[in-house]
Amino acid sequence: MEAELEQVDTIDCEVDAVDPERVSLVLASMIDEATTRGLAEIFRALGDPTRVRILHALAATELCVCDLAAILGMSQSAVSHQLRLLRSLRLVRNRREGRMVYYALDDDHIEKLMAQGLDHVTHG
Amino acid sequence: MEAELEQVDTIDCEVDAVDPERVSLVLASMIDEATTRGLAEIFRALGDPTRVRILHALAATELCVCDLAAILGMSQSAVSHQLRLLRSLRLVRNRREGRMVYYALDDDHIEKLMAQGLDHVTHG
DNA sequence: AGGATATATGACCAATTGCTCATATGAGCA
DNA sequence: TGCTCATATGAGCAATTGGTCATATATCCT
Repeated sequence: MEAELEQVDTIDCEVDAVDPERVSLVLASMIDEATTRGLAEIFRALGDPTRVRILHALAATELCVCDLAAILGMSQSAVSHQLRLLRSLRLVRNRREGRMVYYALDDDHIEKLMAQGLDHVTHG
Repeated sequence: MEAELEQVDTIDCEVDAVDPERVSLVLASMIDEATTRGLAEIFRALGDPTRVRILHALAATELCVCDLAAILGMSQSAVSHQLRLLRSLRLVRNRREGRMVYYALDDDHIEKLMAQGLDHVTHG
């Protein structure tokens, strides 16, 4: 048997890894779980057509829920639910003015993210 | 009745909109449906912890499915399923070498998107 | 060819999602 | 106070998702 001569990159995959050195190197560079979840959370918020449209609309100007619903052609309730999600992630902020509540992007970071994503979609 | 004196911004919300001018302005700037869906699709792909970790790992180096599974501590099947999704969106590319298939980021755009998202999570 | 191994994929299932519908909250006004 | 309107929210439901398990495919080796 010449099994002992086997190289690092031919080790059984199901037990160890093909390239343990590379694996441990990558493992060391991995981000922690909380950051991973936070990152996924933000992207998931952007990962729905309705919310993309909401954020894109708010990138143009501040809007009340009612106008947002009109723009999207959706029910006020549906829009409100989505706004709650976006609010909980601090992607949008709201300000009350009488009976109306105006929403706006909380941060121009999101606008940049959207622009970058758009760049990937169109020019990619 | 003095209903005819009502201003543009006090029009009934349920029928028209509060500020029709603003609404039509925003409507004009809205992106088309295909682009919206494409954008949401990309972000949704980034909107899952497992896929975030996969992409982050691949940002460090090219990896075979087996090593990726070892790094993530997940089954080969689960990883393969996710890789298929990422492949279908052209976020990763693969190259076969013997029995193994190596995956890498298809584009450095994604890395930039991730970095920008990370920025928002940590410094936001 | 036949066995072993790396990856891909289909079927299935529990959990999550995005909406609708009904209703609650909160502000303006008679 | 009582009515109306803008928004928020809970319950419920169909559709989607992310995993497991079993199995198919592809490559290497003898």
